[in-house]
Amino acid sequence: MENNEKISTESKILAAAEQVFLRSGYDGSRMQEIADLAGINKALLHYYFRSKDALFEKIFEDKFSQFFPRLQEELNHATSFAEKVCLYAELHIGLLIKNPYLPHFVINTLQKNPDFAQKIPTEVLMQVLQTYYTDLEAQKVRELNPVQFMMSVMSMCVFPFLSKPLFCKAINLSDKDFELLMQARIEEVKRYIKVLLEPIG
Amino acid sequence: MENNEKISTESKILAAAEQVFLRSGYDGSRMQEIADLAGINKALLHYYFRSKDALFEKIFEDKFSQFFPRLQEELNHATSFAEKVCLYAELHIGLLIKNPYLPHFVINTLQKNPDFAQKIPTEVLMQVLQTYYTDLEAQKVRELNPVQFMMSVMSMCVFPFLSKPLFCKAINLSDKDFELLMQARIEEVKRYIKVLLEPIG
DNA sequence: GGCAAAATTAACCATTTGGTTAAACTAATT
DNA sequence: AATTAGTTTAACCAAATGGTTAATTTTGCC
Repeated sequence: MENNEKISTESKILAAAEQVFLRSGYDGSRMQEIADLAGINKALLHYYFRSKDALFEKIFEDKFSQFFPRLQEELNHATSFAEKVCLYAELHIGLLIKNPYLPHFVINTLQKNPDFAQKIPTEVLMQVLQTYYTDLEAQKVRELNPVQFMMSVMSMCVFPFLSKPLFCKAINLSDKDFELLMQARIEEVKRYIKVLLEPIG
Repeated sequence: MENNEKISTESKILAAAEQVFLRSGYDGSRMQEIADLAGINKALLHYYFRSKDALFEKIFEDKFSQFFPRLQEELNHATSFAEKVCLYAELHIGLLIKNPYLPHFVINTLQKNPDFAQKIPTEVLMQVLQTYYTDLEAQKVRELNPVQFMMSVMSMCVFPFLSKPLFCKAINLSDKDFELLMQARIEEVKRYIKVLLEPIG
């Protein structure tokens, strides 16, 4: 009944590095800290991954090679713009509830090194925007600025996770309260989307 | 006609420290970098402000001792909840256009050291929320969850500045384009607020 | 068992970095 | 001019940190 699977050193390093880098960012992370968390010698980090830079890059790329392709595929299940945006909100908030440090990690990295933006596949956004114009012609949506609109929806999904420390203090919420608020937020954002997109008349 | 005002060393340090800390955060900033930017010897930093910690704390506190009291006062000019929220959006986005690094600075600092949240006066938020309930009784607003609503409005105001590097790359915007988008965003957010709050009937 | 290759470690190194010290310079005071 | 207090600097220090090396242990293979 016991689990004797041996965990490879490489995956132990990756798990530890992910945890440390996501919490503390590049500058705030120490190689020693990662080694300790992985339960290995610091030199092994350099044996498997050449440098701190290389290890960081690996973690960064891994985090996006998983989610974005799946998001893109899932969004194909929705046909109209409104449906696509709703589904996007649901999937994105769902991901962030499981990975609450992700937004800060991305923002932080891109602020220091904007070149990393190229590692994030953002074509999905363009594709969703495209559906707006077809829907508009078919008069299935109210006329609005779709760029501003998408920016708003993304903001509503992501920002709460970034402002959690401040927000929880301001209105006195526990961690559990916050997670429940985020669960409820999925429906909240969807409701907003529907109100804002519904065709007039 | 020339300006011979001597700029005090202390204010030169503060200006330099603000610039460096806001761009790079605590971990990413070097005391030497601040000294260079201020055009002085590094030891002078410690002569005027004891340590990196002390200097950082000073900068952090200064940034909020200006804006929040003024915001609170300005918001008194608005009476209804809808007006207050609209004015808040206008003032906040206006501030951020002038201080685009501020959101990242705050988020970054609070992620690493949540205790700093106590240095940010958040009572304004509670006061605005209070107006919602009085307006609801007078049937001047649609019934909704005001916490989620405020979270959405704040998100729409702040998040674009955080995601600028990614967003500009995704839809291929220049810095100037982005600033124009943010200018237009004030009216955009106001429009959303009105649509979402307008009483039914 | 013996051996070579891979994995792992302890000890070390060079650089960076926040911080200190003692000396030098400046400006006001007498 | 001499004295003194405040300001500024060059040189230095200790700790932290990313990275390396050479030796040791483990593993797979004959």
